[in-house]
Amino acid sequence: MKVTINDVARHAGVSIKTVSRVMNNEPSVRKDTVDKVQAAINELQYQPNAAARNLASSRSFSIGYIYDNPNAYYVIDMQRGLLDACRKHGYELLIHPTNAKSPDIVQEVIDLVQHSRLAGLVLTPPFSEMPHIAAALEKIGVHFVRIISGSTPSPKLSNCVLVDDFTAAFKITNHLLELGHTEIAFLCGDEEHSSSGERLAGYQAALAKRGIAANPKFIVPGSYSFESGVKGATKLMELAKKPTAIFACNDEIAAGALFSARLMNIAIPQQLAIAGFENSPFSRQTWPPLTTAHQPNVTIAQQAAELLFRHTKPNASKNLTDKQPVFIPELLVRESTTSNS
Amino acid sequence: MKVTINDVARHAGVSIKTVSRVMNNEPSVRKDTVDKVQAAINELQYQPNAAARNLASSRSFSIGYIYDNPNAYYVIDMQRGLLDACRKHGYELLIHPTNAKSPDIVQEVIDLVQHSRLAGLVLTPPFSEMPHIAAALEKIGVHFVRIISGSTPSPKLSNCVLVDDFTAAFKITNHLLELGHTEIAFLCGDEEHSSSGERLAGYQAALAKRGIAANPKFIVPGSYSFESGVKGATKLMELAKKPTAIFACNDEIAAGALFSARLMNIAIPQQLAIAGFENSPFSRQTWPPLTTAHQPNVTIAQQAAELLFRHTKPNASKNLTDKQPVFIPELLVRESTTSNS
DNA sequence: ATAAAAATGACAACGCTGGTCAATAATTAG
DNA sequence: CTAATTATTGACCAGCGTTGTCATTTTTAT
Repeated sequence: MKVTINDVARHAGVSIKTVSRVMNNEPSVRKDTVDKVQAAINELQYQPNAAARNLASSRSFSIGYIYDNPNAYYVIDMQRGLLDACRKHGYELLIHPTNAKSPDIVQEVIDLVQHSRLAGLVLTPPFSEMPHIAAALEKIGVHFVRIISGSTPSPKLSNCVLVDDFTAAFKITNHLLELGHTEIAFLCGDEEHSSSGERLAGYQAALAKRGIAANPKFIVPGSYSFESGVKGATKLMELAKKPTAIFACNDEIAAGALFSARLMNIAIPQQLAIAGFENSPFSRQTWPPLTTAHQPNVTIAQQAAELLFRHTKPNASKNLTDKQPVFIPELLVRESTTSNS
Repeated sequence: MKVTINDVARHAGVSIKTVSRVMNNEPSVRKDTVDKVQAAINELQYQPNAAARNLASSRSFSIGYIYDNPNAYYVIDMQRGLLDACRKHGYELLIHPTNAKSPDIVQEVIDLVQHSRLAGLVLTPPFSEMPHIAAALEKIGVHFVRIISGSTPSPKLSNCVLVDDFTAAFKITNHLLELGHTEIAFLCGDEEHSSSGERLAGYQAALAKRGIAANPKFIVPGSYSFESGVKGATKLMELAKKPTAIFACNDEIAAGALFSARLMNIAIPQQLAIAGFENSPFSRQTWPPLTTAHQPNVTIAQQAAELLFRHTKPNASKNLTDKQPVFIPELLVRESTTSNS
């Protein structure tokens, strides 16, 4: 029933130690012995006892994902990507939703790492953008990877996966400009998330490039929620000088804006074009479907985990491209900005 | 830095073994020694090493949650509830999204249990309704808890948390009836989920009680998705004899129906009342907000985990009420059925 | 005071890894 | 082709931090 390393050794005709060497892909094991052992492992369906490994090596085979994000779609996608990578590398994923604003959040994270003896941690906004968290993690010597907004890799950000919100927002704004819009409004997300700032900057840059002065009234503060989109759009459409297009910081906000527009009997996209960001299911559940930027969350999460494993796994082949991944969300044009007739 | 059971023992002036006994709340430890040990544990902030415990006792301190559900909100809520209970009892949660229709799903589940050495498993639909999964789990002797649709506890369902969809659906339908509607349509969810059938039955029972013959055209098959709601409502409103109310099998479907109605310029709730089910964020992000039945997913998940722990923990106090929890989602009246003016 | 019961402790596992060193095999140099 | 060198493997031991078993001590009841 229970297959131990002993059984594998006997079956492969090698010593326990050699099996162990193979399991930990240590150097100086001949290729054919590796194969022989692998064959035995497969044949016996050997599953190393994680507890014993953990105990003996004081290495752990689980990573944690800490988050505080009301966007269920985002979280689910992240989990999927992380799990994919974990399964591939034989790691386990421990999820830890929590409140980022809790006063003793740093201690909480440290406790988590120590209690569950995590090999590493994946952080998404807002945690990935909290310097004291990063500092604390470095202090206790845990590997971690952050998923953050940014476009230019740098040594300082060596443990980051970058999502180039700036460029993607630039592209979306440009798309609206190319459709002839000049009165383009921007619905912000939460200030605490740098993604909102980056997307705003991209929007402003695109306008600036065309020599269009940004109308300050067109930049509406808000948060990453449907309600915020409803409110923001309503406010915009009550202006004397209304925008002809709205770029919302994410799909949820855009969906809110869309809804608000329908209530006011504003034709989309004829009277008002609306674009979102993220390509979440929201963007497909509206009518018309939302133009958006596809943010490949599952892939981003996979890469983040891969990056983490590169550090946690001692003998992994380091000859992989060790450069930081940068994701640029792709423009996805749908009917909320262009009528397809 | 690292506090072991040894430190606690020394600090409390007892043997390692006694500390171990306290940790596992074994009987036959004198009360004052327990206190002494507890004090030492608290003082030193001792965290038992899960790996060592696991290895020595071949008991595990993690449970798994297996699911295949496109409803991100539902999954997130479930995770939250399970995690709450896990934290309380010192367990860890391993999530395992997968494809329920995969041909070797049973083997996959067994592998998961054996590889991760799970103490138990929580299943939600559709897994909780697959007899061969339950059979396989029983065969390998893993504890598991199922969350299923049902109203009457029975010994056969001893490891189940029941959600009384029937009664809740009855209440919703009744609410519509009390508003004077007699032409009430029903938008089904996926056939594979028994919840859809139960809700349909509740709907039919409520109609029958009033002596209203159900119009077969008013029962529209579908799936738990926004699109299904759009299609279903459209189909209904194209009938010669239109319904005056729609009861959708969940909020997502209802949101679709609502959207479809808006497109057709049908006033909600004046011309058409719409009710959903679940009280997911969907039900609050529509306008008007949806009348629905509040399904307390977080609590349901907590209870499920508690039920599981009652079986996995050997020395837990069994004098807790061991009866099966039954949840009856509560009617939540909002503006999609009654104009608040 | 003595038997029985309750509480505690000593010590060997649990399955694996890390280290050290010896034994063997493969490779290279001469 | 042989000796010297190097690469690979194995044997063995000592943990890792707990729990299980069983012997021992303490307490309680008679």
